[in-house]
Amino acid sequence: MSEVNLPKTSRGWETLEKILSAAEKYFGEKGYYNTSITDICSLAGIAPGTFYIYFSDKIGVFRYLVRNLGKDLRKEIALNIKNCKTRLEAEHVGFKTFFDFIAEHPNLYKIIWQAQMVDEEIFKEYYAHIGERYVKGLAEAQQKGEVTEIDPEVLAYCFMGITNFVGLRWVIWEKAKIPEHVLHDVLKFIKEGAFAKD
Amino acid sequence: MSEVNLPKTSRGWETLEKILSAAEKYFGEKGYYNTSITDICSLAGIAPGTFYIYFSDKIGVFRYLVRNLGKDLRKEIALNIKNCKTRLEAEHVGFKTFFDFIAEHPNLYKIIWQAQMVDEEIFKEYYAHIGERYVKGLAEAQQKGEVTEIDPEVLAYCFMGITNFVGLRWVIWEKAKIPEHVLHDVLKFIKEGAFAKD
Amino acid sequence: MSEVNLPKTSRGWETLEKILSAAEKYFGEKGYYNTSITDICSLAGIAPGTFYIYFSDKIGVFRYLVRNLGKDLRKEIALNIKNCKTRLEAEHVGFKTFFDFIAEHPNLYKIIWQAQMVDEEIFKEYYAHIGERYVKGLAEAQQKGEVTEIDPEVLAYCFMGITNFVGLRWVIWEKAKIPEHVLHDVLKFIKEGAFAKD
Amino acid sequence: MSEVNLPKTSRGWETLEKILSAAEKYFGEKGYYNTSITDICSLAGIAPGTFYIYFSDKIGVFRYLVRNLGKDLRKEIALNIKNCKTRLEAEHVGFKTFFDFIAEHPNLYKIIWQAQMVDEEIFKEYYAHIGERYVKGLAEAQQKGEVTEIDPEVLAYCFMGITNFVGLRWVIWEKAKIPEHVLHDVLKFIKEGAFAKD
DNA sequence: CATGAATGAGGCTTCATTCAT
DNA sequence: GATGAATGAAGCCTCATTCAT
Repeated sequence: MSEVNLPKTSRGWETLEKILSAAEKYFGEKGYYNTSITDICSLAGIAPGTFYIYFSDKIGVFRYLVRNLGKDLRKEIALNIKNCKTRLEAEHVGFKTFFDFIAEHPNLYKIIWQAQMVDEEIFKEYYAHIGERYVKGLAEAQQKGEVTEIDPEVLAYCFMGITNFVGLRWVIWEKAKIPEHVLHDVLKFIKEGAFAKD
Repeated sequence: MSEVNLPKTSRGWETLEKILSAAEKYFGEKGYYNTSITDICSLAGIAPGTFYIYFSDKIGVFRYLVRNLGKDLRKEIALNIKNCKTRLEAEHVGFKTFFDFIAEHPNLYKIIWQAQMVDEEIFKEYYAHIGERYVKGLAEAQQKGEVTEIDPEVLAYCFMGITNFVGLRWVIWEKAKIPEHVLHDVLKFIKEGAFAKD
Repeated sequence: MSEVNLPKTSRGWETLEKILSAAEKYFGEKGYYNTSITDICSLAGIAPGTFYIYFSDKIGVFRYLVRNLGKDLRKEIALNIKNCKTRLEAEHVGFKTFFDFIAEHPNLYKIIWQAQMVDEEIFKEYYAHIGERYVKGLAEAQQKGEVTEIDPEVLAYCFMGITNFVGLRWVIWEKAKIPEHVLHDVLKFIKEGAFAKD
Repeated sequence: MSEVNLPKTSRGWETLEKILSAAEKYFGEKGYYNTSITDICSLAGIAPGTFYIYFSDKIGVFRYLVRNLGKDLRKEIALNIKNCKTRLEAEHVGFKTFFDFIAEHPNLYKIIWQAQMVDEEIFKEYYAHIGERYVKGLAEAQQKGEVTEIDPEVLAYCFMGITNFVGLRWVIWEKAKIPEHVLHDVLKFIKEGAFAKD
């Protein structure tokens, strides 16, 4: 069922932790297919056999990483958004949280990106989860009249596309935190659109 | 210099064509790393050695595909946009062209996506080319007062993000042409934004 | 650093030993380039992958063999020479040791010979090591007045050339131990030269 | 019978010449096994198919080169030696001719060296031819009392060993003409030996 | 829990050689 | 004579996975 075999001793937990951080690093930096179990084990300081105590598969670690990354990110966003008064404010905070998150975990960002080719199922699952919440939040805001008449799912995918590509361009490629003016312009855009009223 | 060794006979051209379409199909469907040269050669109906007459590398075909796909797509968009009166109309046509293109060549869409992990250089090159044109077009429109005061590069990456994610959701995943209402909503969004004026 | 990955278990040591003797046999008999890893592994009774646990390269075994052969031979000669009273006696013993060594390990002789084309670096290293010792020994003998006024390095290469070619002709080609009269004539030659005094 | 298919037109002779010099260069510089027919053809400026008009085999060129090199070298030595008064003078001239020859054709020197592993037959043939002449010359000199009582064949292989190793050390490795003092010391050695009379 | 040697299928690539033009 | 595309066997090497200790 689960892709991970949870340890029963504290020593085991340490080992698992080492595997995960080695995998995260290499999958992100070199890519899933250019990373061997041996690579991961070397960095984790364990023997190849040990790996299979925790995961039955190479893809097991990958899935585990994607699932947990999804959870962590969603949790963090939900937490930060909680006290926002308006939906626009929520988007502001949500976008910022996302950009900060990938600035701190660029490898996780790249792992998600790879998921489409490594394991399409988990990739869809990831975006389905994110999308679902997003849609719900936007639909509510729409009912309050905060958001205009646009299919919330379309909007959700627009927002995800924007954050992903802007994050790619200014956070991942520049290896930096999101510049203030970029965040500002993005928010201006989603608020007012890009075209002058005549 | 170039990654392809151009043939000198018509038989050679046919062979090259067969390699390219086999590679496009498998790279898109199974992914670069799950496609072997043997797979490509079998489908192309050639011997393994023949492949290396045209490309020096497995990655050679991949690059060739990305570069040419980029060219084709840019050409098609440029052509269709040419006669647009306003920038908004141009975006409409551009978005539609993009969605139609990936509906017709879903494999090429997936090839680009993979490029980030297969060959980061070519991936950046691809988006740099697209982005450059985009920025230029938007900047001009801005000077005419058609587009509001937003850094054109930010806007360009927003638009690319939107088309990519919306395309992923409704074209690639649904294996369909873009639904009319989705395109409509996307355009409404980029025109007016998503938030109600107070 | 080292070209071999030393095993940590006794089973590992056995495997390494099997690889080495298979490689020595085939490299000598068929030549480096006519020997495949598969050949070596078959003879050693291991799977192809196992080879790469110990050596990272096909050339790795080759280098290892050359280096160790060099060491063994030098050690043996040094040992046998130790108690010689005169330099001439030392040469006698040294020549004999060399001829006996290659009679017993004809494959190693051929391995060295190949090194010039397989890996020039290691080939030079081999002769540099041998030559260095040789020169030192000859220079000392010269100071004692045992050896005439000839650049010791020239002499060293003359001696190495003689042993190699005579060894080739009467040991390797004849697949035999060096005939007594040949050894005798060689020694007479290096002692007195070949030309009559007038 | 013969390994070469001699051309009938002058254009053909030019092509053959181009093949030979390309092969000589690469076989010498990169080694027989690291040189492909394609390499040779590229350098010769011909198509792969053309190669097989002249030689039926890759090894064909190699043999041709060794045989002709042998002939040329023997001819040159014989010519230069002809007018020598004494055998010692003949050796002097012969050694010098050999060193000059390999200084000018280092690739040919390396080709011979390789022959032992590439084609043992031709290698033996080469040294048999050289040796035979050498033995004859030395035997005659012995009968005249110029050369001391040593098996001429042993002496011949000693001389060949000396020239080969000294040539390797000071001509091939140093990429230079033989230094005067080296030649001088070598001759002194073969004349008087290396050990002091008591 | 952990180890690390062993496996062997399979991937990428080379290259001597052929043959239709 | 010359061309150059095509062949396909074979070589080197990788790597996920197993298992005896």
